[in-house]
Amino acid sequence: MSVSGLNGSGVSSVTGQRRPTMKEVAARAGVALKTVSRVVNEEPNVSPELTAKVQAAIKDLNYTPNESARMLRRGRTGTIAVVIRDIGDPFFASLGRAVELWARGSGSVVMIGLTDEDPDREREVCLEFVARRPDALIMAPIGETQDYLAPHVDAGMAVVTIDRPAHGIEADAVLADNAGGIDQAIDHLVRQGHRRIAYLGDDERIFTARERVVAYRAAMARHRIDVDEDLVHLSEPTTEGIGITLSAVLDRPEPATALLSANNMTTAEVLRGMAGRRDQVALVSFDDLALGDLLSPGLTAVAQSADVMARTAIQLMTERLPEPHRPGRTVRVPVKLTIRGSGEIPPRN
Amino acid sequence: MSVSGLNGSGVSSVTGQRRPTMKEVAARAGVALKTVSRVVNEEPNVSPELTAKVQAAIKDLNYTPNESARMLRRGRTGTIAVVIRDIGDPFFASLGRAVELWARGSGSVVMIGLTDEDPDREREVCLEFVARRPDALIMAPIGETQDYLAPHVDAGMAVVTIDRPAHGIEADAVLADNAGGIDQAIDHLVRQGHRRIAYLGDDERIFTARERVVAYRAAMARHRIDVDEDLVHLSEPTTEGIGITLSAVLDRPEPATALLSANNMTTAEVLRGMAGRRDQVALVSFDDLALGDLLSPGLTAVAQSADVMARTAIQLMTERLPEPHRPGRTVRVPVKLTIRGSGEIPPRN
DNA sequence: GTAACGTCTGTCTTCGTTGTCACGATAGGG
DNA sequence: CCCTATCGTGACAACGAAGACAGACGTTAC
Repeated sequence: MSVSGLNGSGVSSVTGQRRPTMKEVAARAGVALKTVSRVVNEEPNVSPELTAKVQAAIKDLNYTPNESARMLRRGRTGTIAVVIRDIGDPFFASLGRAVELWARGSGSVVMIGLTDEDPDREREVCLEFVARRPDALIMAPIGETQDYLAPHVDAGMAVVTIDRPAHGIEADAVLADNAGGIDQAIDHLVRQGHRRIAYLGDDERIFTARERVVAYRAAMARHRIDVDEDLVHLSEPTTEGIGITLSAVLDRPEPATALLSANNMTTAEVLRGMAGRRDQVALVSFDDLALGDLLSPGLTAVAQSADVMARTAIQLMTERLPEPHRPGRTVRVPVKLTIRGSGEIPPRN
Repeated sequence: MSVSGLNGSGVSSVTGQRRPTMKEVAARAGVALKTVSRVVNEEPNVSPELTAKVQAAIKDLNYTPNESARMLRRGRTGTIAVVIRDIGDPFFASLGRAVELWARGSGSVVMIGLTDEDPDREREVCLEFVARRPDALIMAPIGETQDYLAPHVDAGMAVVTIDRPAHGIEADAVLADNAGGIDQAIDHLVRQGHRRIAYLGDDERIFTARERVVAYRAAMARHRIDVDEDLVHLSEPTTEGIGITLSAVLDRPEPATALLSANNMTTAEVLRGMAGRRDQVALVSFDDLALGDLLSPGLTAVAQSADVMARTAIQLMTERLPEPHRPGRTVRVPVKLTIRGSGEIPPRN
């Protein structure tokens, strides 16, 4: 790594320490503080001449309003807080992108906090955020309760959760149709003749993981297939863990002929772990991967539309903003099975 | 999509409108306002009894400090602004993650703004952000100049750029070793016997795109290979655009035998466009893809370590924070060629 | 001629918090 | 026993901007 001192063509003005305030703008324009405020906020009843003078002064001094002061006085902060697992996760990246897009359109700003799926961090981050008094909070909750947010919800902060519901507060929720997606996946695999379908899911503390494994059992029952408990593995998706799980379900007397991977991180690790034998075992993933179409065989996946869910969340948020105390709503967003090859491999025996 | 009114087990307290203030905490604890402030900020010289009383009152009222007021009074906001192209881009996602991690450790909060590679948006977002008076701004600049940030840099805001340098302000920069990476890629391809190496890069307005295409020409010259201008394509990576480019360089009398794709978005589209003939043309990508190892053939790529670059940026930022007026530094981060198959396909003729 | 109105501008107060300083109480030194 | 140093506490102003309100002016209506 090399370090050099040279830098661009940068020349900044003389080292001033303080930023100009409205007062200074007013002095320079020869008007009252309040008149500057009116110009900045585009309030009516300011003569064109004064407006011009003020704008000139603003430009001369390079004045930018101090949002902290404005927030304090007005109560509204124009800030949206987003608390999610990880922005590297394409699902949450889409959410972040959608929220940011909306925020720019409405003159707001987005704070992002990551939980890494740890309830304590979730709490920390949320408390750090609410101290900033965001107008709304969009989150994928983990902890058992979010009641520590109650005073802020009471005070008018709009909370919308995505992927999972909140507890202990009045909030809207946008959830995927987990049961429907698992049904589609199992139906699809059974249609190919599979009966030994292994289920690889996330830790049961996670809401979606619970909903999905319940749906798996229900779907199997519907097809009158007994669930072999040795084929059901629920744990946090790590490379090693999935490796062990894979050999447990595949390297055995009666191996699984198909895998249902119940979230995208698990799917990525399953793909790594099955590098050599992708064409021997069927795989359907709940939640798609960014490059799922480029793999061979392509990844058959139940895709949840992050965009639709994000837009729904924003919709709910904007509706909640003007009437923060309305009862919470839950919206289920449908999912769609995308067939690309990996789920159409027939049973081997 | 189904909507239901039922929601969790949520019961929030009676609809209060305002959040409690320090004043109310003080009243409840029977102490002066300032004493509460001292307890909240863990200042010394408060007797244990009063501390306990105050903490009890804080808990009773569910008091959370108003950060806007605190910021206004203290000048520091404990906020880091991050302005990048897109959080969906794994490179920038890593950056965001690293910054967020540091922020949590230091009690700060991260604002994220996306530019979508549009200079006007960059300016808008930055101005929106600096109104919030962040302590530091980490960005991947696009516009020709960032001089609109000058008053804030003068006032002590630390600016660190990543991927590209800033202009018009004193800032630190973390850049990839673009020339070195292109050299490695070309050397590697030439070693396999390729001479007709097409170069697919991003729009030349982007700094890295310029550095890389210059390096491509230099590397070709070093190997005494004349650059066929029909094999050099610079444009924003869209699915259609890359499709056209691919047929231009491959479906011709003397087709390219190897492709050098100069950024990850172009690479993703190249992979899509070459779906059928991945094994016929060599491909080296500048910048890796998340699942590059899962493809077949695997993606040979010059990987820039987003983590190292992000950590370097944070390092520079923390060093700049205490002395904001020091001269700007530029750090070049090395890149590494990862061989996985796609770059080792020999020329066809 | 003046009362009533609308437009434009300015003064003063307020938002919730922290820095400054002064106060009373207690303790220590002469 | 008084004078100072120290500790704990509180009163007050200040941060930068917006809201409430009032005053000055020109216009119109009676």
